[in-house]
Amino acid sequence: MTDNELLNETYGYLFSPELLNEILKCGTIRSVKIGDVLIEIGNNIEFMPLLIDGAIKVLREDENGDDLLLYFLEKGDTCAMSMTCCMGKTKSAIRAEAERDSRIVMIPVTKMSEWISDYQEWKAFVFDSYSNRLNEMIISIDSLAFMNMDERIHKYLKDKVTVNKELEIFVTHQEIANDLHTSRVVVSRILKRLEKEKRIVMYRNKIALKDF
DNA sequence: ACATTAAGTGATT
DNA sequence: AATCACTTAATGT
Repeated sequence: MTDNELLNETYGYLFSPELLNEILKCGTIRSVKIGDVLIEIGNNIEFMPLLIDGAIKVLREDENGDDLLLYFLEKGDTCAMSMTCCMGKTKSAIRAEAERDSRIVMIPVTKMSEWISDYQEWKAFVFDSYSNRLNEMIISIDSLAFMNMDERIHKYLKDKVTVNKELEIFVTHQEIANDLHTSRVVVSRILKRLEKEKRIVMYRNKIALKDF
């Protein structure tokens, strides 16, 4: 699909033709491959990304460089961090990494605020995205505070399947452990149990979900 | 055949 | 649930 078609398919029902035109005119398309880092912690953000294809994972990092997965962004989503950064000139507190090959429209910050006064649907979109991100954040706080590791892994697998649109996910136990900020051994044991319960089948570098 | 990396397991805290 | 120490299995060179 062309970038234009993707933009229309993703945002056509939300934005007026005039705004879509503006986006096309001012935005630049960025294609990223799986694993590419889009935003690093501490970066100043000059662009607001609109995701038109693929999926992005958003991570927090501690002083030792250990990660914690916050949430996934899908087609039609945008990054709340970049919105606050655009307006307030703060540095990014998160890292954004391509979960799959993705395409993104990069909107210059100047347009971001300009459009808020010019297009009411843009304003609505920005506020809406903001509230969605906040909501995701609360969900991830909940899972940290109230869910045990079993449930967290279960949620992780479910989310991963959703964003990748595949019942087979390609991860190592170590990668899951990194995302959830736990140890590989713990992940392996819990997955082993899920396999015995016939809810997943494990392979090397791959997990197939059965009963989710 | 050998080295490397992923995953499995018992024991300890 | 985390860590250690070790084993086994799969994969790359």
